[in-house]
Amino acid sequence: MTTEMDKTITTKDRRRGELLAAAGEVFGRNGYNDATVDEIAAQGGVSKGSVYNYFSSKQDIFEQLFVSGIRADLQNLQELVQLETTATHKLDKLITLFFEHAQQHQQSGKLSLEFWANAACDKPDGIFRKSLEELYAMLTKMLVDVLNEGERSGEFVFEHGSQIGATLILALLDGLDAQNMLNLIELNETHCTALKEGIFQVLTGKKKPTADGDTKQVEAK
Amino acid sequence: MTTEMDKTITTKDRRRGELLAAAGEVFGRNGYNDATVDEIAAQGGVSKGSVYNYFSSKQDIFEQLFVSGIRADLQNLQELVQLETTATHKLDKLITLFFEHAQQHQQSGKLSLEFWANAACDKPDGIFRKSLEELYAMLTKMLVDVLNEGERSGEFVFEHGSQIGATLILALLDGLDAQNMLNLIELNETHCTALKEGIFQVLTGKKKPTADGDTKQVEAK
Amino acid sequence: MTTEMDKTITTKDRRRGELLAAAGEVFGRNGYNDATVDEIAAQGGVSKGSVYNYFSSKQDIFEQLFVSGIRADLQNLQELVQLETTATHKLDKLITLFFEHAQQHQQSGKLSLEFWANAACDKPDGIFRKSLEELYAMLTKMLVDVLNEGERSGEFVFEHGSQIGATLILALLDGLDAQNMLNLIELNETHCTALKEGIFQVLTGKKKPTADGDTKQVEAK
Amino acid sequence: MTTEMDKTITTKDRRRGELLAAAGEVFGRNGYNDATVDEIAAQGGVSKGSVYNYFSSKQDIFEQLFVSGIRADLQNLQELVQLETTATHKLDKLITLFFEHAQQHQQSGKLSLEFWANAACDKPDGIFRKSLEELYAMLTKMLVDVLNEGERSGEFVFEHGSQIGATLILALLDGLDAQNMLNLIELNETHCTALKEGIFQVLTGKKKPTADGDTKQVEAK
DNA sequence: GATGAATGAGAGTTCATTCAT
DNA sequence: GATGAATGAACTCTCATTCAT
Repeated sequence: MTTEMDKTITTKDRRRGELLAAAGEVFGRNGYNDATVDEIAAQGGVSKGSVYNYFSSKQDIFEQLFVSGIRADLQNLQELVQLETTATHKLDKLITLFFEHAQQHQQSGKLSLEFWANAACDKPDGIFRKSLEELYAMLTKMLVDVLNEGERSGEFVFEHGSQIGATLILALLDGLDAQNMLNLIELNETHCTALKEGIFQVLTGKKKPTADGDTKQVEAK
Repeated sequence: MTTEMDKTITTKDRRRGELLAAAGEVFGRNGYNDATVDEIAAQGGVSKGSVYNYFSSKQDIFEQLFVSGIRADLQNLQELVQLETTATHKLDKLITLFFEHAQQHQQSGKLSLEFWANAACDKPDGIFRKSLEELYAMLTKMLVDVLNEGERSGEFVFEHGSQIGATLILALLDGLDAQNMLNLIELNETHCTALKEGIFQVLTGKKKPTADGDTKQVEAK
Repeated sequence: MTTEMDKTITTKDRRRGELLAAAGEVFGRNGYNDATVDEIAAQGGVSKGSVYNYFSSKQDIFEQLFVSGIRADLQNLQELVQLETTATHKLDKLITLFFEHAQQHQQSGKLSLEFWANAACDKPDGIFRKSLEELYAMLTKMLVDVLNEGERSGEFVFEHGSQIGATLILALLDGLDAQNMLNLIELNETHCTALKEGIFQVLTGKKKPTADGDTKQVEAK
Repeated sequence: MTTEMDKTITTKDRRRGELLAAAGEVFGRNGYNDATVDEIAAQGGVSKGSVYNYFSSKQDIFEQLFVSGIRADLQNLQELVQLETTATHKLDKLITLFFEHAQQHQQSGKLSLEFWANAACDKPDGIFRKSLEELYAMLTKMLVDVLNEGERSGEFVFEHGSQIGATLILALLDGLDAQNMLNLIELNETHCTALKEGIFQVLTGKKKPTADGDTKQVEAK
């Protein structure tokens, strides 16, 4: 009986996941309001009525999509960053991953904007608001931790506290993400390089984060 | 007759402005999609039909509310920035104004996110998309001009071109704006100070932008 | 006082006539339902509110337009036909005038179709129904009179009674009028000639109505 | 599954047919513009929303009701006419069928007038206009073919070309149809007889189409 | 008498949700 | 569990009509 139970749950969860993926595409394509349950069902290859066997409402789909997506991404991010050994490398990795994510998900990036817009209008204890705050808190914490670690190890030097630093770095990343999602810019390596150089310059007080001989070139200018 | 004419225009424009204000509240409260024309009319104290004497559609209201607002803000920004004499001061002013604006309009900021989300789903030649591109182009141009001016005058030094620089600065400002709109942070002077220090440090290669000779110019104001 | 009265009435009637003409254009252009009182007012060069000083409703305008238009045309038709001396000439004149009218009013012909459609849906004692019946009765009577006159004078010979004959002739004219209004054909002289030939052939039993003695009269014109 | 499929299709088509019938009543009662989707739904015994499961718009209903109806009628007409062997019999049959159709559909005839009125106001490439032109072109072609066939076989003689002849015959039939629809006349056998006599007299140049040699063919039926 | 802003009833249409099969 | 026809509330938008100026 346990086996059957598991199997059922698994099957149901798989279908549920497929529908979430389908919903992600449709929401990303049309936006929350212009996306219809019909279209999501069609994209998922099931009938409209079936959708309601897995989700209680359209809003429910959106929420689950948001929460699960965020959670998964953050989880992944955190694990990869922790593999790095120094604060510099961790921060470097974090930025790199953020960039890659932004580049790859530019298509579905509209979804994020939808999320933000929803969150902005959400009640203070609404699921969007709370999820966003949770997400933001986690990202900030990661950054703060890395910055603090860097300060302790002497890699970084800053005056206004790690909280402010994390906020600014996050703002920079989010802002680029937004511009990319909106097709206002096309993210490329130069952006990434320039971004990192700027951040590390501020954090280290040196022109180039990669130390040594590089400095001379800069000074020579 | 001229007097009557003027009076009529004034009256109509006043009513129009009142409706725009009402719409601003409703859009801000519910978001574009959940806001109904009924509610806007009620908020404005007129009948639903009356709204259509002043605007051709719901979208028209939103556009006039947003686009014209943005245009006016940008116009104002540009004029104030041009009053400054050096690139350093211009950039400083620009950032300061952006900050003040963000702080003051945090309430109606949700509208901006709506606008972004709408733009993201808009057709390539839709009004939202085009407005956003126009807005972004203007801001970028202002920043690029200032950066180039600073480079020519020797105030600024950068490697990746003014375009990239402008993009990053804009991302930083937008990102902060977004966090502020979403109530994730509360913008304060420290943010502003830290932000400027970071930017100028990268642009000048010096630890403090307000140190040495620069100070005099600022003080001279 | 009488003079003032007359003057007032005249002025009001003139304005009313102008508005009817304007309404005729608008109804003809857009059809009854798509025509708006705004447009009629604009076409007439007055404000929307003013229209209601002359007519009690949109429907009222349409009815007056219909009734007055029909009456005037019929009056005119009847007078011109009566000037002719023989039944043959009268019928010829009637057909000719009908043709000219159709050619000239092809533009506003849509109005007639609107009238017909309205009449078709009208209550049995509705103004459209009654007006149409009156119009049809008058036209039929004119034709019947001419046919009878022709039979008495030996010009025409028919078997099925003048009523049937009038009905068929009227059907022919109306059918051509309709095709012309709908832009399905472009009425020209050939139509007119062929039409008359056919009718007179049937009525006289001869191949050409303009042969023999009749010709002289026609040529004499 | 095929059975289920068939069944489903049948069920859906039946419902669709029922709704078309309901729409026919409502349109016939109120005319296209005054008919509301609400009323059609009510007449069909379904909710308003359901109507849109079968038709994409109010206009779609009207088009399907009318265009498909016309097409079917024409198809039928053409087939029946082709069964006849001589041009005389074909034309006779065509007129007879037209008459019968008009007599039977006098009730729903109002719809035709609506259709015409709509077509008159339609854009040049609108569905009404195009449908009407198609319908008219088909009818004209049928008549032209018959007339040409009659001329080749020596049955008919005319001077102004078969195109003109077809136009006039069509006008005659349409005109009678219209008068019948508008309840201005009551179509009966006498109309039909007189009409045919007139047409054949003109086409053959003889007083009676059923006289002499022609009689045999007709009697041969 | 003229004006045109205000009205409000009502139109067509959409779509999330339900439920009988 | 899957289906998709049925629903009905809600939407945006229109426009004939009114009425204060």
